Amino acid sequence: MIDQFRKIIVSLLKEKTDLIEDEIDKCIEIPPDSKMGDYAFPCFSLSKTLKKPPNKIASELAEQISPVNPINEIKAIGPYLNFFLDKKIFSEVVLKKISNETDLYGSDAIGTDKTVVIDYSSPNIAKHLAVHHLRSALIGNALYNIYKELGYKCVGINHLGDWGTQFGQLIVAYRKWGEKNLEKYTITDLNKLYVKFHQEAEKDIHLEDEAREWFKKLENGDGEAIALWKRFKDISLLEFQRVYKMLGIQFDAFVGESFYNTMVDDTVLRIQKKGLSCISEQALIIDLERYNMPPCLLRKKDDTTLYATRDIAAAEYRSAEYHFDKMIYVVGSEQKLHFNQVFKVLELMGYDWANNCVHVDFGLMKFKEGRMSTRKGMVVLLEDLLIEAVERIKKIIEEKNPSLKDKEIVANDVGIGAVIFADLSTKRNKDVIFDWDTVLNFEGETGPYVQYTHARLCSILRKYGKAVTSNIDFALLKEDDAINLIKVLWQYPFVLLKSAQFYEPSLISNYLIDVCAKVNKFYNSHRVLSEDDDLTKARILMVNAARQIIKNGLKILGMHAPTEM
RNA sequence: GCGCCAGUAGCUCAGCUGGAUAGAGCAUCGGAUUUCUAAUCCGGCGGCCGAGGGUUCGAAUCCUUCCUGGCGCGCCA
Repeated sequence: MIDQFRKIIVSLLKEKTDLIEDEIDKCIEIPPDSKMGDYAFPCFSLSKTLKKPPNKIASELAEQISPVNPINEIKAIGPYLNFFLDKKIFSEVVLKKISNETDLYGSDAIGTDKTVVIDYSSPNIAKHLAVHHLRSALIGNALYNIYKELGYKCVGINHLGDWGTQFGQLIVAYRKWGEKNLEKYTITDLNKLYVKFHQEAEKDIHLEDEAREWFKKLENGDGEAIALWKRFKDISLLEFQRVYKMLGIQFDAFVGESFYNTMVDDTVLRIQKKGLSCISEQALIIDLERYNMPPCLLRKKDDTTLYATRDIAAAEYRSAEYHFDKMIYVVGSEQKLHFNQVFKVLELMGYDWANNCVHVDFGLMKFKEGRMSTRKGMVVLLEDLLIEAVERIKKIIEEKNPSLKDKEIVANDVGIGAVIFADLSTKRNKDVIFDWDTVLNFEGETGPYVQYTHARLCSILRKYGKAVTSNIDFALLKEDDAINLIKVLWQYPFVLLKSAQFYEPSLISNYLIDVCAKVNKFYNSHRVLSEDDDLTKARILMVNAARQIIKNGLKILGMHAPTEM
């Protein structure tokens, strides 16, 4: 989507300068204070070619360019040429567009006929989902929604960590110390075995070898190994699905690493035929020294495959299966090198689509005391956090709005939403310290704040009780508080585009805070419902537009927007 | 040692594809509710934007050196 107001300014400037449209468009900015105008064109860059001071250029341009509808004033302020929109026309364009497009406001067609594969969440099976698994799942889910909104066909893949030496470890632990009634096992039981293995392995170095042997059996299709592994996987999936359901996260495919087991031999063979690999210290590797990277390991000395091998095979498979235009891996930044290696190998294999693979990395979540570790039991289970969030919200509802109907549903929406919003509101590449009171803070720049604002707007509309009309006198929306709100509403589609461009959902959560701050400012100083019918109608239209944007934005983040709370 | 990421108010962060006086929230102090939900709003306090050097008309933003913290660097994922 293009900003039609911006476009008009570009065309006006194009007539009076020698610059091309793109250059002008890049320069145009939104002034820090709306008193200075709605759009501004800095004249510094022109001063070189024109050999005149920028202030002079600005004032000359201001004289030369006469304002045309919807611009009603062009004024030089220092070295800037500032454009003032006709507020009436601006409000009309914005509010009518939102009013017409409703749930589709913000959507775009740039992704039509393009496919994006998004690999997110991708936890290891046989371990609980813990809070540090949140980030990949939530960022991935949000990116899925963002790209879908922009017209892309999205394929969400949960690339389960269901293969690897760790399952050899688990099988060993189960056979040595496990209760034999596998039907009754939960993830907690598997987790205990996993922890036990690592405790014992510190005392007995042979255990690791034994585990590697069992993994080899697994890769070779040994009956007992496969049966155990399959059961471990079923137990895990059952519990994962429960938590995903709580979070409202879905996938198009649950395809784990094991799925590619039958393909890796072929993949490795082709790599070898291309002469990309060599043997080093008994392992099969691809030397990447030329590219300033450590080697990529394909096969261990016992011939079994590694994570990278399976990722390469998986990428090939996905390319053939989905013909993607872009493939996004939402995986922690500690795996940056791994993905750089994998992408480089794909490129060396001759795949031009290797350039369309992106590692969307994010910072580590840890405790004040240090790293989270399943092995050491240093985790907060995701499910526990979600339950606690909902419980705390229930208490607040009893305090503030005890007569609320559907308390359970609202508490769920708000509690889970608070956790989602908290996670998505900082830029993804920052490390985060997990702290109960931070995640479960419900005041200020939080999910509940956004949802609360939405609920209040809904409340006004309920009280109004009549149909919203866009047949209003737009001149009545004249207060700065109103105009500032409408201006920020106009930005939503561009924020969405930017969040896709940078793979950054936090742009949307921060934007929503901005919208809510402006809504609340208006709300606190102006009445919406009043004796003045025309004014009420006008403000209702604006309120409804703000409500719509908050709802659309929350949906992108994977949150519900309760109409009452 | 090498590589990647981060360092902005007491705390958590936004601003970083160079632009007008560095913005929020939390905390703290004070104020706003006979009227649309006070999970809100308004005001006060609070900053050598990690340090130095450079590029530029202009640097929190770009380059460079250094400091601090996190992560990664061959048989885990």
